Amino acid sequence: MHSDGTTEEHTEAGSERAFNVFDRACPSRPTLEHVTGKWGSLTLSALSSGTLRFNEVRRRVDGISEKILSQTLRALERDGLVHRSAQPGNPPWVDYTLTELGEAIAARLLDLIDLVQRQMPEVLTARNRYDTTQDAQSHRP
Amino acid sequence: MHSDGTTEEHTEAGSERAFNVFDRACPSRPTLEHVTGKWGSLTLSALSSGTLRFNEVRRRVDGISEKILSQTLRALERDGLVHRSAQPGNPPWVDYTLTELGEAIAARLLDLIDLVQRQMPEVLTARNRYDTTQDAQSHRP
DNA sequence: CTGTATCCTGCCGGATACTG
DNA sequence: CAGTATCCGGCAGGATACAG
Repeated sequence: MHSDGTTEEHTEAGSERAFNVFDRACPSRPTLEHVTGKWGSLTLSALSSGTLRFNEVRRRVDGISEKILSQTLRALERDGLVHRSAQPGNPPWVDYTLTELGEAIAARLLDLIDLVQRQMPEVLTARNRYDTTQDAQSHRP
Repeated sequence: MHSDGTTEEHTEAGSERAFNVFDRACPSRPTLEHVTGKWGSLTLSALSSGTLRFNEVRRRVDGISEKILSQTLRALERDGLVHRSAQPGNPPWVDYTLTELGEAIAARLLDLIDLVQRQMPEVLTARNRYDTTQDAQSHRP
């Protein structure tokens, strides 16, 4: 048991091995979190319909605050999923568009979201079943 | 200005309309968050390879704590995505398996994760470009 | 309109210890 | 092995005000 394979450290030196998100040190983890995060997923999905301005996104993603939307868009732009183009002037006008990579990811996201939405009745049923079952077992004091 | 169309409230009365996750009050939001969340997505993906025991999941999803794994599994079980079967005895033996719905969702998730991992080089390049650009513009005081 | 800055709170989630 | 219980620090993120 001198080697359990959990600590491979040759992460530099031209290693083109596949990124493994299951490794806690993998750089793909942050990106996956931006993509799948509470707001990132909805923001990307909203933009999949085409170019939108800041407040248009804000209106589509119900409940997001200015601050969080700003953060989210910046993270996505930094990861190369969203393109931001600002033409200076008055009033300010800033467009957000998905990059090609962003579109590919958003497509998967939409697929996932669509599935979840369609199966919500089943989910709600499962929840009720779970709750009643658990309530029956744990008689609360 | 008496009506801007943002508040439609006919959400009861036999409405079988699609759940809309963009609405902040939609019950699909929590479920989507369980699915796409930091740990939920990895847990579902880990289970897509087949039945696993608690600590087997734990080992696969590098970095997750017992507490969080427990929470995550319970949330997914409640939503009907994971099935938990415990045969009593000593030592305890508990199996976690994806339900059919869980498998469908995990498949989408794996697809998404695979894409993200494959495009990580592009993401890292974009990040470098973004960082250098921003650093050049914001001379910090 | 498009954001940044600031304050503040809740809860996420890590560490640890313990039970069956 | 499979969890639950408890403590607690950090930060996500909401509200608000303000700047360009």
